[in-house]
Amino acid sequence: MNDDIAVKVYKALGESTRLQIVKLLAGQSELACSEMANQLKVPANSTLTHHLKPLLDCGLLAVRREGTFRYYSLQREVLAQYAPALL
Amino acid sequence: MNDDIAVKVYKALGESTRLQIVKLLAGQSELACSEMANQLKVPANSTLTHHLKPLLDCGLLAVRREGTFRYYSLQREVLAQYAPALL
DNA sequence: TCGGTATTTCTATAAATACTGAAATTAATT
DNA sequence: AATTAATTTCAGTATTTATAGAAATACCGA
Repeated sequence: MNDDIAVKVYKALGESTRLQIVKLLAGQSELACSEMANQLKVPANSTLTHHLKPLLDCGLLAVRREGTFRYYSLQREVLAQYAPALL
Repeated sequence: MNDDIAVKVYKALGESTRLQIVKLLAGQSELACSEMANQLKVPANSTLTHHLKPLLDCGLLAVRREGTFRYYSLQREVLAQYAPALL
């Protein structure tokens, strides 16, 4: 277990908007930024992008581009390792 | 799963000194503040007390008094629920 | 009760994180 | 090339969190 990564993962999960993002993605295969914004009732703006960054940086999310969209998906193995209760 | 508690737990784990405290306590039954300070090489006790607070507040630690000492112990069931990898 | 030890609270400062409007980027469409 | 849409980056402010010295509190033994 790499402590630096663990700290990053738990820091990423320790904020309510980001925890909601993870739980939302646990129930679907992938979501674009605007779709997340709808479901989370967060204005579809830079705040969401800011929250996605730590989730991406710690390996909890992956992103795929398709046209102007970016689809985010959960890296379930990573979540399973650090916080299986969220799956 | 209560999201507010989960956020508190993960926030508490998402800082390196606090993660070290948890891992230290995972290997022992209980430790006093001064013993932790030695093992973690944290200079000021007040910093340690400050870090113990979120760990206590989210239910990850319990404390027992004995004379001038306070012995902290891990609440393993709570950790098992949210972050079993740390046990 | 006095002195010593363990720990916490107070206080201040520094550093990190969160939020958001506006501008910039990127790609599809016409 | 111009238009439109999705998303990110920039820039500034606000809020939260971390650190640590000094003072305060709590307890024990003499």
